[in-house]
Amino acid sequence: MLVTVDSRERVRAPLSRQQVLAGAVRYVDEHRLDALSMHKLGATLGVKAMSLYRHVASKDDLLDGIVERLWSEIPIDPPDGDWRQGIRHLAGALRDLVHRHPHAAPLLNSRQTIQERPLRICDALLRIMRDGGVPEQCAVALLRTIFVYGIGYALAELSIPAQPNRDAEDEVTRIRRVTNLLTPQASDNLVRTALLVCDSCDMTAQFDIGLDLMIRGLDAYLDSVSVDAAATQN
Amino acid sequence: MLVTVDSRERVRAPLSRQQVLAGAVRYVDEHRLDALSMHKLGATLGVKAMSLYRHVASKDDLLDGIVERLWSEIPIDPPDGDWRQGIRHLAGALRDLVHRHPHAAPLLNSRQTIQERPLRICDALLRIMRDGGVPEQCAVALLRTIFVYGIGYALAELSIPAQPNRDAEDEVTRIRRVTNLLTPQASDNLVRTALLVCDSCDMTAQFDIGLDLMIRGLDAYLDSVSVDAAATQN
DNA sequence: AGAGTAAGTTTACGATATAAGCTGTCAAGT
DNA sequence: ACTTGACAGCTTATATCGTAAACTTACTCT
Repeated sequence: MLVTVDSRERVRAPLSRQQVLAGAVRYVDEHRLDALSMHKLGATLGVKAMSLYRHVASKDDLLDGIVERLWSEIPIDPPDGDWRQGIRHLAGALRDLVHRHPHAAPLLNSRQTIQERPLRICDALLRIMRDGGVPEQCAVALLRTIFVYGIGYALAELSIPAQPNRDAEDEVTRIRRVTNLLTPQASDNLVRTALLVCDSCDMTAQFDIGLDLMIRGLDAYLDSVSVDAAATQN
Repeated sequence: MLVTVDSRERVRAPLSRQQVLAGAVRYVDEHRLDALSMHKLGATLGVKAMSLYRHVASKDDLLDGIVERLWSEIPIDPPDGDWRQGIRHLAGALRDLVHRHPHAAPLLNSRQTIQERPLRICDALLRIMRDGGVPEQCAVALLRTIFVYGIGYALAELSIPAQPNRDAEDEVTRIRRVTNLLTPQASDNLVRTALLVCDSCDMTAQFDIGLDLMIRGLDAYLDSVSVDAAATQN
C-alpha cells in the first residue's frame, strides 16, 4: 500500500544544520556536555543518529558548530559610548553567555579553531579604541584580557556548586558548604581564603572591580604617556 | 607447576594512584585528550584497563586527578619580593604550565571542582598583598584576574596552529597562514585584525603588557585612595 | 514516465566505560 | 607450617559510543 503524502503534514519539514546545532546546544544545556551523543541528539530531533551526518561532518564538526552558535549570541557592535563602555559591555556579555550555557561554555576555550565572530567583535572595539586615542598595542592587550576575563571569571564561578537559594543562606551553612569542598584537614585559614575567593556574596560586584582594574590600568597608562609627551614638548 | 617468585623481580612493583595519574598526564601530553582511554592508558602502564580502577574511582576521577597533578606544578610560595613580583611570577607560571601541557590544559577550566592547590597559592599571595597595604577586596579581584588571564591567555595562544619555525617565517606565508583560518570571503580588514589579535610576533611581550595593565590599574587605585585619605585628613 | 537527488534508515563494526566475579600473591596471625 | 584476608590485577560481559556502507523513500525536474 502506498501512503500518499498528506499535504497538511508533508512528511516532515527537513532538518537543517542550524536546527541540529540549536538542538545540540539545547541538549548540552539540559544534560551535560559528556552526555551529548549523536544517538541521543538524534532522538531529541526525532531522527536516527546517522541522519545527523547529512548536516554535520562529524562530531567534532558538531562541537565546532556549537561554539559558533554560542559566539553568535554576542553582539558584534557594542552600544554607543566610549571604549570604556564598550569594554564593559563586552565583558558583561561574555559572562552572561557563559552563565546561559554553563555546560557548553568550556568548549569556548578548548576547541582549537579561530572563530570569525570574536574577530569581528575585536575589530569593532579596536576601531572604537583607536578613535579614542588608545595605541594599538595596548588596545589589543586589553581586548585579549577582556575576552579571557569575561569567560574565565564566569567559568570559575561555575566551580561552586549551584545553591538553591543563596540569598537566604545563613553564615553557618555557607561556611560548611565551602568547607565540604576542601579536604577535611584544611586549616581554618584556608577555609577563610576559599570563602573570600570562591564565594563572595556578590560575584557581580567583584567582577566589576576586576574590570575597573584593567580599564583604570589603561587610563593610567594613557595619562603617563600624555604627561611624557607634554614634558618632552616643554 | 608452581612458579616461585624470583626475588630480583618480585612480581612487579604495584602501581600507585600517583603513577597512574602521571601516566595519564604523559599520555594526554603525547596524544590528545580525546585519545585517552582506560584501555590505552593501561597499556602504556603495562596493565589491563580494569586494573586502573584499583587506583581511580572512574574516568572522571582520573581527569580530576590529572588536574590535581597539573596544579601541583605551580609553586605555592612566590619568590621573595613585593606583591607585584609575586603576581607577575604567578601569571608567568600559569602560562608556562599551559604551554607545558597544551592538550591537558583545557581541563583546568572545565572540571567543576575546587582544587586545594590554587587556594593555597591564593592564600600565600593574599598575605603578601595584605602586607603591601592592598585592600582585601582589590587583592581578591586582581588575583582572580591573574588566574584567569594566565591560563586563558595561554589557551588562546594554542588556538593558532603550531608553526615549525615561526621566526624564519616571512610576511607572505604568515599572512596566508592566518588567512587560511578564516572563511575565504573575509575582508582584508578582518585579516589585519586577526594578525593583530591572534598572531602578534612576540606573544610574550604582549602577555606582559596585559599584565602591566592590571598591576598598573591596582597601583592607580591605591594612589587615588591614599590621595583621598590625605585630602580628608587635611 | 523516468532519472536524479536529498533526507533519513538499517545494519554493522570496533572502541569505549565500567559492573561483577575470579585468580594469584603477599604478610600477618595462629 | 598452615590458614586467612587483603590486595593487585585479570577475565568476561554489557550497554553505549562514533561512524562507514549500502539501502529506501519521497520529492523535483525533464
